[in-house]
Amino acid sequence: MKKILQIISDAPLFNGLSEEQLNDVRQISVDKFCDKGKTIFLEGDDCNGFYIVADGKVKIYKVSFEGKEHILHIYGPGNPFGEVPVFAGRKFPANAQTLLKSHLLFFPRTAFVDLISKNPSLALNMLGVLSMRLRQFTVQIENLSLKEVPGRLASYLVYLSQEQGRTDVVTLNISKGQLASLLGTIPETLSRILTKMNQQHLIDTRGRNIILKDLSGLEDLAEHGKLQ
Amino acid sequence: MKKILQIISDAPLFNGLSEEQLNDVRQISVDKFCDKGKTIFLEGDDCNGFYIVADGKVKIYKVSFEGKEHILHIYGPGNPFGEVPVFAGRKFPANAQTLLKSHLLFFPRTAFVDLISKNPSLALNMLGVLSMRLRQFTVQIENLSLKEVPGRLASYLVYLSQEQGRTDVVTLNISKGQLASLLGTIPETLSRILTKMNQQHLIDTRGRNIILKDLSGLEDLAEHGKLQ
DNA sequence: CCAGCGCCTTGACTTAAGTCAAAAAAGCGT
DNA sequence: ACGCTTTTTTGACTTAAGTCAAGGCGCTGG
Repeated sequence: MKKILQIISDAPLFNGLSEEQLNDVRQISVDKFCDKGKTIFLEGDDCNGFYIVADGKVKIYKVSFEGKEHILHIYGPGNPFGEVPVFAGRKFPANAQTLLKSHLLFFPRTAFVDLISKNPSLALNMLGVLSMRLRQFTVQIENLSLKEVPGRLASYLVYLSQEQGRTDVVTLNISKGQLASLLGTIPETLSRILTKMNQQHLIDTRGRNIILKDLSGLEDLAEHGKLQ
Repeated sequence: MKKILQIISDAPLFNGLSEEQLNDVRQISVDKFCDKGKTIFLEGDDCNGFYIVADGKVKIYKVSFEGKEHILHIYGPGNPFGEVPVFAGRKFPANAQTLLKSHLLFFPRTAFVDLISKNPSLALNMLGVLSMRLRQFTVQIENLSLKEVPGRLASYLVYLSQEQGRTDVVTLNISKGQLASLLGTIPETLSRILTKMNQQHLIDTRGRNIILKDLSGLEDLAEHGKLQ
Protein backbone atom coordinates (compact mmCIF):
# COMPACT_ATOMS: atom_id res chain seq x y z
CA MET A 1 0.00 0.00 0.00
CA LYS A 2 1.21 3.44 -0.96
CA LYS A 3 1.98 5.84 1.85
CA ILE A 4 -0.89 8.23 2.44
CA LEU A 5 1.33 11.27 2.26
CA GLN A 6 2.47 10.10 -1.14
CA ILE A 7 -1.09 9.71 -2.37
CA ILE A 8 -1.94 13.18 -1.11
CA SER A 9 1.02 14.88 -2.69
CA ASP A 10 0.28 13.15 -6.01
CA ALA A 11 -3.31 14.42 -6.15
CA PRO A 12 -3.78 17.41 -8.47
CA LEU A 13 -5.75 19.12 -5.74
CA PHE A 14 -2.66 19.38 -3.57
CA ASN A 15 -0.19 20.09 -6.31
CA GLY A 16 2.59 22.44 -5.40
CA LEU A 17 1.81 22.56 -1.69
CA SER A 18 4.69 22.76 0.77
CA GLU A 19 5.74 19.90 3.02
CA GLU A 20 4.08 21.64 5.93
CA GLN A 21 0.82 22.22 4.09
CA LEU A 22 0.72 18.59 3.01
CA ASN A 23 1.13 17.56 6.61
CA ASP A 24 -1.79 19.75 7.58
CA VAL A 25 -3.85 18.10 4.89
CA ARG A 26 -2.84 14.68 6.14
CA GLN A 27 -3.80 15.64 9.67
CA ILE A 28 -7.44 16.12 8.80
CA SER A 29 -7.89 13.17 6.43
CA VAL A 30 -9.66 10.00 7.52
CA ASP A 31 -9.09 6.61 5.89
CA LYS A 32 -12.01 4.65 4.60
CA PHE A 33 -11.76 1.18 3.10
CA CYS A 34 -14.64 -0.10 0.99
CA ASP A 35 -15.45 -3.37 -0.74
CA LYS A 36 -16.53 -3.48 -4.35
CA GLY A 37 -20.10 -2.33 -4.88
CA LYS A 38 -20.28 -0.33 -1.66
CA THR A 39 -22.51 2.76 -1.78
CA ILE A 40 -20.57 5.73 -0.46
CA PHE A 41 -23.38 8.22 -0.56
CA LEU A 42 -26.73 8.72 -2.22
CA GLU A 43 -28.21 11.73 -3.92
CA GLY A 44 -29.80 13.96 -1.31
CA ASP A 45 -27.68 12.65 1.55
CA ASP A 46 -26.30 15.23 3.92
CA CYS A 47 -22.67 15.91 3.27
CA ASN A 48 -20.09 16.72 5.85
CA GLY A 49 -17.02 16.31 3.75
CA PHE A 50 -15.60 15.06 0.50
CA TYR A 51 -13.39 12.19 -0.67
CA ILE A 52 -10.27 11.45 -2.66
CA VAL A 53 -9.72 8.06 -4.26
CA ALA A 54 -6.44 6.71 -2.94
CA ASP A 55 -6.88 3.36 -4.62
CA GLY A 56 -9.64 1.63 -6.56
CA LYS A 57 -12.45 3.04 -8.70
CA VAL A 58 -15.66 4.92 -7.98
CA LYS A 59 -18.65 5.75 -10.16
CA ILE A 60 -20.75 8.88 -9.76
CA TYR A 61 -24.21 8.40 -11.19
CA LYS A 62 -27.81 9.54 -11.34
CA VAL A 63 -30.84 7.26 -11.37
CA SER A 64 -34.10 8.06 -13.14
CA PHE A 65 -37.49 7.31 -11.65
CA GLU A 66 -37.78 4.12 -13.71
CA GLY A 67 -34.44 2.98 -12.32
CA LYS A 68 -32.39 3.75 -15.41
CA GLU A 69 -28.88 4.74 -14.43
CA HIS A 70 -26.66 7.35 -16.04
CA ILE A 71 -22.98 7.41 -15.06
CA LEU A 72 -21.61 10.94 -14.81
CA HIS A 73 -17.99 10.10 -14.03
CA ILE A 74 -15.71 7.27 -13.12
CA TYR A 75 -12.89 8.32 -10.82
CA GLY A 76 -9.62 6.60 -10.07
CA PRO A 77 -6.58 7.23 -7.81
CA GLY A 78 -5.91 10.92 -7.14
CA ASN A 79 -9.38 12.15 -8.13
CA PRO A 80 -11.50 13.98 -5.60
CA PHE A 81 -15.29 13.62 -5.57
CA GLY A 82 -18.24 14.89 -3.58
CA GLU A 83 -16.76 18.38 -3.17
CA VAL A 84 -19.76 20.27 -4.52
CA PRO A 85 -21.85 20.27 -1.32
CA VAL A 86 -18.82 21.30 0.72
CA PHE A 87 -19.10 24.75 -0.83
CA ALA A 88 -22.72 24.90 -1.99
CA GLY A 89 -25.60 23.63 0.09
CA ARG A 90 -25.53 20.53 2.17
CA LYS A 91 -26.73 17.67 -0.05
CA PHE A 92 -24.99 15.47 -2.57
CA PRO A 93 -26.32 16.04 -6.09
CA ALA A 94 -25.67 12.44 -7.25
CA ASN A 95 -24.85 8.94 -6.04
CA ALA A 96 -21.41 7.38 -5.51
CA GLN A 97 -20.50 3.70 -5.44
CA THR A 98 -17.25 1.77 -5.59
CA LEU A 99 -16.60 -0.33 -8.71
CA LEU A 100 -13.67 -2.08 -7.05
CA LYS A 101 -12.35 -2.66 -3.55
CA SER A 102 -11.19 0.86 -2.79
CA HIS A 103 -9.25 2.96 -0.38
CA LEU A 104 -10.67 6.45 0.10
CA LEU A 105 -9.53 9.48 2.03
CA PHE A 106 -12.28 11.47 3.65
CA PHE A 107 -11.87 15.17 4.38
CA PRO A 108 -14.31 16.62 6.91
CA ARG A 109 -16.01 19.77 5.76
CA THR A 110 -15.24 22.24 8.51
CA ALA A 111 -11.61 21.25 8.95
CA PHE A 112 -11.07 21.50 5.20
CA VAL A 113 -12.75 24.88 4.90
CA ASP A 114 -10.54 26.13 7.74
CA LEU A 115 -7.50 24.87 5.92
CA ILE A 116 -8.52 26.54 2.68
CA SER A 117 -9.10 29.85 4.43
CA LYS A 118 -5.54 29.76 5.67
CA ASN A 119 -3.90 28.53 2.46
CA PRO A 120 -4.60 30.66 -0.60
CA SER A 121 -2.73 28.24 -2.84
CA LEU A 122 -4.96 25.39 -1.69
CA ALA A 123 -7.98 27.57 -2.45
CA LEU A 124 -6.66 28.26 -5.93
CA ASN A 125 -6.00 24.57 -6.51
CA MET A 126 -9.53 23.77 -5.48
CA LEU A 127 -10.85 26.46 -7.81
CA GLY A 128 -8.82 24.85 -10.56
CA VAL A 129 -10.24 21.41 -9.87
CA LEU A 130 -13.82 22.66 -9.89
CA SER A 131 -13.21 24.66 -13.04
CA MET A 132 -11.77 21.65 -14.83
CA ARG A 133 -14.84 19.73 -13.84
CA LEU A 134 -17.12 22.45 -15.21
CA ARG A 135 -15.19 22.29 -18.44
CA GLN A 136 -15.74 18.53 -18.64
CA PHE A 137 -19.42 18.95 -17.93
CA THR A 138 -19.67 21.50 -20.72
CA VAL A 139 -18.24 18.93 -23.10
CA GLN A 140 -20.57 16.25 -21.79
CA ILE A 141 -23.61 18.44 -22.29
CA GLU A 142 -22.45 19.33 -25.77
CA ASN A 143 -22.04 15.65 -26.55
CA LEU A 144 -25.44 14.70 -25.19
CA SER A 145 -27.37 17.45 -26.90
CA LEU A 146 -25.47 18.03 -30.11
CA LYS A 147 -24.14 14.63 -31.12
CA GLU A 148 -25.72 11.28 -31.65
CA VAL A 149 -24.39 8.13 -30.07
CA PRO A 150 -21.76 7.22 -32.71
CA GLY A 151 -20.24 10.68 -32.31
CA ARG A 152 -20.15 10.33 -28.55
CA LEU A 153 -18.52 6.94 -28.78
CA ALA A 154 -15.94 8.23 -31.23
CA SER A 155 -15.19 11.14 -28.87
CA TYR A 156 -14.68 8.71 -26.05
CA LEU A 157 -12.34 6.52 -28.06
CA VAL A 158 -10.29 9.53 -29.12
CA TYR A 159 -10.19 10.66 -25.50
CA LEU A 160 -9.02 7.21 -24.42
CA SER A 161 -6.36 7.24 -27.08
CA GLN A 162 -4.98 10.51 -25.70
CA GLU A 163 -5.37 9.32 -22.11
CA GLN A 164 -3.48 6.11 -22.77
CA GLY A 165 -0.99 7.72 -25.11
CA ARG A 166 -1.52 5.26 -27.95
CA THR A 167 -2.82 5.72 -31.43
CA ASP A 168 -3.07 2.04 -32.34
CA VAL A 169 -5.15 0.44 -29.61
CA VAL A 170 -7.01 1.36 -26.45
CA THR A 171 -8.29 -0.67 -23.52
CA LEU A 172 -11.64 -0.08 -21.90
CA ASN A 173 -11.27 -0.10 -18.15
CA ILE A 174 -15.01 -0.45 -17.61
CA SER A 175 -17.58 -2.89 -18.92
CA LYS A 176 -19.43 -2.11 -22.13
CA GLY A 177 -22.64 -1.80 -20.16
CA GLN A 178 -21.05 0.87 -18.01
CA LEU A 179 -19.64 2.58 -21.07
CA ALA A 180 -23.12 2.68 -22.56
CA SER A 181 -24.39 4.38 -19.43
CA LEU A 182 -21.50 6.85 -19.48
CA LEU A 183 -22.37 7.72 -23.08
CA GLY A 184 -26.02 8.19 -22.20
CA THR A 185 -27.31 5.14 -24.05
CA ILE A 186 -28.02 1.42 -23.50
CA PRO A 187 -25.84 -1.68 -24.08
CA GLU A 188 -27.81 -2.87 -27.14
CA THR A 189 -27.33 0.41 -28.97
CA LEU A 190 -23.64 0.56 -28.06
CA SER A 191 -23.14 -2.98 -29.29
CA ARG A 192 -24.80 -2.25 -32.63
CA ILE A 193 -22.70 0.85 -33.14
CA LEU A 194 -19.50 -1.02 -32.34
CA THR A 195 -20.51 -3.60 -34.94
CA LYS A 196 -21.09 -0.88 -37.52
CA MET A 197 -17.74 0.73 -36.75
CA ASN A 198 -16.11 -2.66 -37.24
CA GLN A 199 -17.80 -3.08 -40.60
CA GLN A 200 -16.52 0.29 -41.72
CA HIS A 201 -12.99 -0.56 -40.63
CA LEU A 202 -12.84 2.26 -38.12
CA ILE A 203 -12.02 -0.12 -35.29
CA ASP A 204 -11.55 -3.78 -34.51
CA THR A 205 -12.94 -4.97 -31.20
CA ARG A 206 -11.10 -7.66 -29.28
CA GLY A 207 -13.03 -7.87 -26.03
CA ARG A 208 -12.05 -4.86 -24.00
CA ASN A 209 -9.22 -3.99 -26.33
CA ILE A 210 -10.21 -1.84 -29.25
CA ILE A 211 -7.84 -1.56 -32.17
CA LEU A 212 -8.02 1.87 -33.74
CA LYS A 213 -7.80 1.15 -37.46
CA ASP A 214 -8.68 4.65 -38.57
CA LEU A 215 -8.06 7.22 -35.87
CA SER A 216 -8.55 10.21 -38.12
CA GLY A 217 -11.84 8.74 -39.27
CA LEU A 218 -12.86 8.51 -35.63
CA GLU A 219 -11.78 12.08 -34.98
CA ASP A 220 -13.87 13.13 -37.92
CA LEU A 221 -16.87 11.28 -36.58
CA ALA A 222 -16.33 12.76 -33.11
CA GLU A 223 -16.24 16.22 -34.60
CA HIS A 224 -19.26 16.18 -36.82
CA GLY A 225 -19.78 12.96 -38.63
CA LYS A 226 -22.51 10.49 -39.19
CA LEU A 227 -22.08 6.79 -39.44
CA GLN A 228 -23.66 5.39 -42.62
CA MET B 1 -28.16 53.30 -14.08
CA LYS B 2 -27.40 51.58 -10.82
CA LYS B 3 -24.18 52.51 -9.08
CA ILE B 4 -21.47 50.02 -9.86
CA LEU B 5 -20.64 49.46 -6.22
CA GLN B 6 -24.27 48.58 -5.63
CA ILE B 7 -24.24 46.05 -8.47
CA ILE B 8 -21.08 44.49 -7.09
CA SER B 9 -22.32 44.18 -3.55
CA ASP B 10 -25.56 42.61 -4.78
CA ALA B 11 -23.78 39.87 -6.72
CA PRO B 12 -23.74 36.51 -4.90
CA LEU B 13 -20.05 36.23 -5.67
CA PHE B 14 -19.28 39.18 -3.42
CA ASN B 15 -21.80 38.41 -0.74
CA GLY B 16 -20.73 39.27 2.77
CA LEU B 17 -17.56 41.09 1.77
CA SER B 18 -16.52 44.13 3.80
CA GLU B 19 -16.76 47.70 2.52
CA GLU B 20 -13.03 47.68 1.97
CA GLN B 21 -13.01 44.40 0.08
CA LEU B 22 -15.83 45.62 -2.15
CA ASN B 23 -13.80 48.70 -2.94
CA ASP B 24 -10.85 46.52 -3.91
CA VAL B 25 -13.13 44.57 -6.21
CA ARG B 26 -14.42 47.78 -7.74
CA GLN B 27 -10.88 48.96 -8.30
CA ILE B 28 -10.07 46.14 -10.67
CA SER B 29 -13.38 45.99 -12.57
CA VAL B 30 -13.69 47.41 -16.06
CA ASP B 31 -16.99 48.55 -17.57
CA LYS B 32 -18.10 47.19 -20.89
CA PHE B 33 -21.24 48.26 -22.71
CA CYS B 34 -22.62 46.03 -25.44
CA ASP B 35 -25.47 46.27 -27.90
CA LYS B 36 -27.93 43.44 -28.37
CA GLY B 37 -26.49 40.52 -30.31
CA LYS B 38 -22.87 41.36 -29.58
CA THR B 39 -20.52 38.39 -29.31
CA ILE B 40 -18.52 38.69 -26.10
CA PHE B 41 -16.28 35.71 -26.67
CA LEU B 42 -16.14 32.55 -28.73
CA GLU B 43 -15.29 29.01 -27.75
CA GLY B 44 -11.52 28.57 -27.88
CA ASP B 45 -10.78 32.27 -27.43
CA ASP B 46 -8.00 33.11 -25.05
CA CYS B 47 -9.32 34.33 -21.75
CA ASN B 48 -7.76 36.96 -19.56
CA GLY B 49 -10.63 37.54 -17.21
CA PHE B 50 -14.28 36.95 -16.52
CA TYR B 51 -17.50 38.99 -16.51
CA ILE B 52 -20.46 39.85 -14.36
CA VAL B 53 -23.74 40.97 -15.88
CA ALA B 54 -24.58 44.38 -14.39
CA ASP B 55 -27.57 44.88 -16.64
CA GLY B 56 -29.06 43.06 -19.61
CA LYS B 57 -28.99 39.40 -20.60
CA VAL B 58 -26.33 37.06 -21.94
CA LYS B 59 -26.55 33.59 -23.44
CA ILE B 60 -23.81 30.99 -23.11
CA TYR B 61 -24.01 28.43 -25.90
CA LYS B 62 -22.30 25.73 -27.91
CA VAL B 63 -22.55 25.26 -31.67
CA SER B 64 -22.37 21.91 -33.43
CA PHE B 65 -20.54 21.37 -36.68
CA GLU B 66 -23.77 21.61 -38.66
CA GLY B 67 -24.45 24.97 -37.02
CA LYS B 68 -27.05 23.74 -34.58
CA GLU B 69 -26.93 25.78 -31.39
CA HIS B 70 -27.47 24.57 -27.85
CA ILE B 71 -27.92 27.18 -25.12
CA LEU B 72 -26.24 26.19 -21.87
CA HIS B 73 -27.30 29.13 -19.72
CA ILE B 74 -28.93 32.50 -19.88
CA TYR B 75 -27.54 34.94 -17.34
CA GLY B 76 -29.00 38.16 -16.00
CA PRO B 77 -27.94 40.92 -13.56
CA GLY B 78 -25.63 39.74 -10.79
CA ASN B 79 -24.55 36.52 -12.53
CA PRO B 80 -20.89 35.95 -13.33
CA PHE B 81 -19.81 34.08 -16.45
CA GLY B 82 -16.60 33.02 -18.13
CA GLU B 83 -14.85 32.20 -14.85
CA VAL B 84 -13.83 28.67 -15.79
CA PRO B 85 -10.69 29.53 -17.79
CA VAL B 86 -9.56 31.93 -15.07
CA PHE B 87 -8.72 28.92 -12.92
CA ALA B 88 -8.35 26.11 -15.46
CA GLY B 89 -6.55 26.50 -18.74
CA ARG B 90 -6.67 29.55 -20.90
CA LYS B 91 -9.53 29.05 -23.33
CA PHE B 92 -13.27 29.61 -23.07
CA PRO B 93 -15.19 26.32 -23.30
CA ALA B 94 -18.28 27.92 -24.92
CA ASN B 95 -19.54 31.05 -26.68
CA ALA B 96 -21.17 34.12 -25.10
CA GLN B 97 -23.45 36.66 -26.74
CA THR B 98 -25.73 39.40 -25.44
CA LEU B 99 -29.48 38.92 -25.90
CA LEU B 100 -30.16 42.54 -24.96
CA LYS B 101 -28.25 45.80 -24.76
CA SER B 102 -26.11 45.02 -21.74
CA HIS B 103 -23.74 46.48 -19.23
CA LEU B 104 -20.99 44.10 -18.17
CA LEU B 105 -18.22 44.29 -15.61
CA PHE B 106 -14.94 42.72 -16.66
CA PHE B 107 -12.47 41.41 -14.09
CA PRO B 108 -8.93 40.88 -15.37
CA ARG B 109 -7.50 37.50 -14.55
CA THR B 110 -4.29 38.33 -12.72
CA ALA B 111 -5.72 41.15 -10.64
CA PHE B 112 -8.61 38.95 -9.61
CA VAL B 113 -6.41 35.99 -8.71
CA ASP B 114 -4.29 38.32 -6.57
CA LEU B 115 -7.39 39.55 -4.83
CA ILE B 116 -8.58 36.01 -4.14
CA SER B 117 -5.22 35.03 -2.70
CA LYS B 118 -5.52 37.81 -0.19
CA ASN B 119 -9.20 37.35 0.68
CA PRO B 120 -10.12 33.88 1.87
CA SER B 121 -13.79 34.81 2.07
CA LEU B 122 -13.75 35.85 -1.59
CA ALA B 123 -12.12 32.53 -2.43
CA LEU B 124 -14.82 30.67 -0.54
CA ASN B 125 -17.53 32.67 -2.31
CA MET B 126 -16.01 31.80 -5.65
CA LEU B 127 -15.86 28.14 -4.66
CA GLY B 128 -19.54 28.41 -3.76
CA VAL B 129 -20.42 29.93 -7.13
CA LEU B 130 -18.55 27.25 -9.08
CA SER B 131 -20.06 24.50 -6.95
CA MET B 132 -23.59 25.80 -7.52
CA ARG B 133 -22.86 25.78 -11.19
CA LEU B 134 -21.65 22.18 -11.06
CA ARG B 135 -24.85 21.28 -9.28
CA GLN B 136 -26.89 22.89 -12.05
CA PHE B 137 -24.90 21.07 -14.71
CA THR B 138 -25.54 17.79 -12.92
CA VAL B 139 -29.25 18.47 -13.14
CA GLN B 140 -28.94 19.47 -16.81
CA ILE B 141 -27.11 16.27 -17.68
CA GLU B 142 -29.67 14.24 -15.79
CA ASN B 143 -32.43 15.97 -17.72
CA LEU B 144 -30.77 15.45 -21.08
CA SER B 145 -29.92 11.80 -20.60
CA LEU B 146 -32.67 10.51 -18.36
CA LYS B 147 -35.77 12.45 -19.40
CA GLU B 148 -37.50 13.03 -22.68
CA VAL B 149 -38.47 16.48 -23.86
CA PRO B 150 -41.87 16.73 -22.10
CA GLY B 151 -40.17 15.95 -18.79
CA ARG B 152 -37.51 18.58 -19.42
CA LEU B 153 -40.12 21.18 -20.30
CA ALA B 154 -42.15 20.33 -17.20
CA SER B 155 -38.97 20.69 -15.08
CA TYR B 156 -38.35 24.07 -16.59
CA LEU B 157 -41.90 25.26 -15.93
CA VAL B 158 -41.72 24.09 -12.32
CA TYR B 159 -38.38 25.85 -11.99
CA LEU B 160 -39.87 29.06 -13.44
CA SER B 161 -42.78 28.81 -11.04
CA GLN B 162 -40.36 28.70 -8.09
CA GLU B 163 -38.17 31.40 -9.59
CA GLN B 164 -41.09 33.74 -10.11
CA GLY B 165 -42.82 32.76 -6.86
CA ARG B 166 -46.17 31.98 -8.48
CA THR B 167 -48.12 28.78 -8.74
CA ASP B 168 -50.79 30.04 -11.13
CA VAL B 169 -48.91 31.50 -14.08
CA VAL B 170 -45.35 32.00 -15.33
CA THR B 171 -43.84 34.25 -17.95
CA LEU B 172 -41.12 33.13 -20.36
CA ASN B 173 -38.42 35.72 -20.54
CA ILE B 174 -36.94 34.22 -23.69
CA SER B 175 -38.44 33.29 -27.04
CA LYS B 176 -39.82 29.81 -27.57
CA GLY B 177 -37.07 29.15 -30.06
CA GLN B 178 -34.47 29.94 -27.44
CA LEU B 179 -36.33 27.83 -24.90
CA ALA B 180 -36.24 24.91 -27.31
CA SER B 181 -32.47 25.28 -27.57
CA LEU B 182 -32.12 25.52 -23.79
CA LEU B 183 -34.07 22.27 -23.44
CA GLY B 184 -31.92 20.56 -26.04
CA THR B 185 -34.56 20.31 -28.75
CA ILE B 186 -35.97 22.28 -31.70
CA PRO B 187 -38.87 24.76 -31.96
CA GLU B 188 -41.18 22.36 -33.82
CA THR B 189 -40.91 19.70 -31.15
CA LEU B 190 -41.40 22.22 -28.36
CA SER B 191 -44.46 23.60 -30.06
CA ARG B 192 -46.03 20.16 -30.44
CA ILE B 193 -45.42 19.34 -26.80
CA LEU B 194 -46.93 22.62 -25.65
CA THR B 195 -50.00 21.80 -27.72
CA LYS B 196 -50.26 18.36 -26.12
CA MET B 197 -49.90 19.85 -22.63
CA ASN B 198 -52.71 22.24 -23.48
CA GLN B 199 -54.92 19.39 -24.61
CA GLN B 200 -54.32 17.58 -21.35
CA HIS B 201 -55.16 20.67 -19.33
CA LEU B 202 -51.74 20.83 -17.73
CA ILE B 203 -51.19 24.38 -18.98
CA ASP B 204 -52.81 27.10 -21.03
CA THR B 205 -50.48 29.09 -23.26
CA ARG B 206 -51.15 32.77 -23.82
CA GLY B 207 -48.15 33.90 -25.84
CA ARG B 208 -45.24 34.13 -23.42
CA ASN B 209 -47.51 33.74 -20.41
CA ILE B 210 -48.18 30.17 -19.45
CA ILE B 211 -51.06 29.46 -17.09
CA LEU B 212 -50.27 26.52 -14.86
CA LYS B 213 -53.56 24.66 -14.67
CA ASP B 214 -52.14 21.57 -12.98
CA LEU B 215 -48.86 22.25 -11.22
CA SER B 216 -48.77 18.93 -9.41
CA GLY B 217 -49.32 17.18 -12.73
CA LEU B 218 -46.35 19.06 -14.11
CA GLU B 219 -44.23 18.16 -11.09
CA ASP B 220 -45.19 14.58 -11.65
CA LEU B 221 -44.19 14.78 -15.29
CA ALA B 222 -40.91 16.49 -14.37
CA GLU B 223 -40.14 13.74 -11.92
CA HIS B 224 -40.86 10.65 -13.95
CA GLY B 225 -43.83 10.98 -16.20
CA LYS B 226 -44.69 10.45 -19.76
CA LEU B 227 -47.12 12.50 -21.78
CA GLN B 228 -49.78 10.34 -23.46
C1' DC C 1 -54.89 50.10 -42.54
C1' DC C 2 -52.06 47.20 -44.82
C1' DA C 3 -47.43 45.29 -46.10
C1' DG C 4 -43.72 42.83 -44.60
C1' DC C 5 -41.06 40.29 -41.44
C1' DG C 6 -40.07 37.28 -37.58
C1' DC C 7 -41.86 33.82 -34.83
C1' DC C 8 -44.62 30.08 -34.08
C1' DT C 9 -47.47 26.18 -35.47
C1' DT C 10 -49.00 22.24 -38.26
C1' DG C 11 -48.58 18.29 -41.37
C1' DA C 12 -46.28 14.43 -43.68
C1' DC C 13 -42.34 11.88 -43.55
C1' DT C 14 -37.75 9.85 -41.92
C1' DT C 15 -34.70 8.13 -38.72
C1' DA C 16 -32.03 7.26 -34.46
C1' DA C 17 -32.42 4.91 -30.71
C1' DG C 18 -35.19 2.48 -27.15
C1' DT C 19 -37.91 -2.02 -25.77
C1' DC C 20 -38.52 -6.79 -25.41
C1' DA C 21 -36.94 -11.32 -26.02
C1' DA C 22 -33.65 -14.74 -26.87
C1' DA C 23 -29.27 -16.63 -28.05
C1' DA C 24 -24.29 -16.49 -27.81
C1' DA C 25 -20.04 -15.46 -25.49
C1' DA C 26 -17.21 -14.55 -21.68
C1' DG C 27 -16.01 -14.90 -16.73
C1' DC C 28 -15.70 -17.17 -12.38
C1' DG C 29 -15.54 -20.24 -8.49
C1' DT C 30 -15.27 -24.94 -7.30
C1' DA D 1 -13.02 -28.62 -17.14
C1' DC D 2 -17.80 -27.82 -15.57
C1' DG D 3 -21.85 -25.49 -14.48
C1' DC D 4 -23.29 -21.15 -13.16
C1' DT D 5 -23.83 -16.24 -13.64
C1' DT D 6 -23.08 -12.07 -15.99
C1' DT D 7 -22.14 -9.62 -20.08
C1' DT D 8 -22.66 -8.96 -24.88
C1' DT D 9 -24.78 -9.56 -29.21
C1' DT D 10 -28.61 -10.10 -32.50
C1' DG D 11 -33.31 -9.69 -34.27
C1' DA D 12 -37.98 -7.77 -34.72
C1' DC D 13 -40.60 -4.10 -33.38
C1' DT D 14 -42.04 0.60 -31.44
C1' DT D 15 -41.57 5.25 -30.60
C1' DA D 16 -39.71 9.89 -29.68
C1' DA D 17 -38.04 13.34 -31.95
C1' DG D 18 -35.76 15.37 -36.05
C1' DT D 19 -36.30 17.19 -41.13
C1' DC D 20 -38.52 19.55 -44.70
C1' DA D 21 -42.04 22.37 -46.31
C1' DA D 22 -46.03 25.16 -45.96
C1' DG D 23 -49.13 28.16 -43.63
C1' DG D 24 -50.77 31.25 -39.90
C1' DC D 25 -50.24 34.73 -36.39
C1' DG D 26 -48.87 38.93 -34.55
C1' DC D 27 -45.99 42.44 -34.59
C1' DT D 28 -43.89 47.10 -36.33
C1' DG D 29 -43.47 50.85 -39.50
C1' DG D 30 -44.96 53.34 -43.44
